[in-house]
Amino acid sequence: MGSGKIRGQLLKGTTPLLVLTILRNGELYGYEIAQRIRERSGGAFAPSEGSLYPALHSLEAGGALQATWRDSDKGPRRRYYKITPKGGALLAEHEQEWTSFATAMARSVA
Amino acid sequence: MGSGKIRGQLLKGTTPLLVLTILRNGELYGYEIAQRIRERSGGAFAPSEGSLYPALHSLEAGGALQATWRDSDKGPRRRYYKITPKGGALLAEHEQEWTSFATAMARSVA
DNA sequence: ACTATCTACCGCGCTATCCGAGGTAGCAGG
DNA sequence: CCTGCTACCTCGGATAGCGCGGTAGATAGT
Repeated sequence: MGSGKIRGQLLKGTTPLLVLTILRNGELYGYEIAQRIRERSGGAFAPSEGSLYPALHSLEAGGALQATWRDSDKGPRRRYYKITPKGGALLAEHEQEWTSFATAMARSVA
Repeated sequence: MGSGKIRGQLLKGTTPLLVLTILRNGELYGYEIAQRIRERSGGAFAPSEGSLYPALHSLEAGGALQATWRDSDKGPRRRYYKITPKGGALLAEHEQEWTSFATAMARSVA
């Protein structure tokens, strides 16, 4: 409650970076992407479905991700996402953007 | 232009932290706050008036800042802002929030 | 006197994105 | 049969930054 308000705003714009980073190591499906982000951040980031799925669709529509449906033997079908060359370039851009942003913040808040 | 889109989102939620940090060293008026933020960030952050003034009003309304009008001998009147004890607490909260956020990002993007 | 420029404040409408809540399914265990 | 986990999706509300326009005082140039 109390602290969540600030965080919610800081999170804005980070989802594509987190998603593309996770997908750098291989193909994954949506639900799994959420889990990996949660694990990797030590529980700090847990993008809700209401923000993750739209982000995936947006990245796919922009040509950064390529997706395919595949059946699972133990549950609903899954949509697997793979990073494209264009997505690689976008990831690089996001990484640079984040780095310079974090650097400027460190300088400003010091 | 090219990179501005991502940045605009990353900036969300950082204005109160930047403002409170700048005001930690003393009383300043709005226009000056903008300049200081610009200088201190090396030009990386230049909050527009459309976001700075509402942020100041919001902080004042929340009791984090105390403001007074004062005339200037060389231009329009100025509204000076001073940080309150409550603002100090809010600053601490924002700092902590930012630190844990930046740490989690570093871990996630590494 | 007129005009431009800098200072200094404010509000409005647009947009992006996050979240919570709700909905649709498949499959497994009690 | 019903609960719960997996797995996808969408919609409405809220937040906050930005561009743009507006008001106004003071100064300097032509």
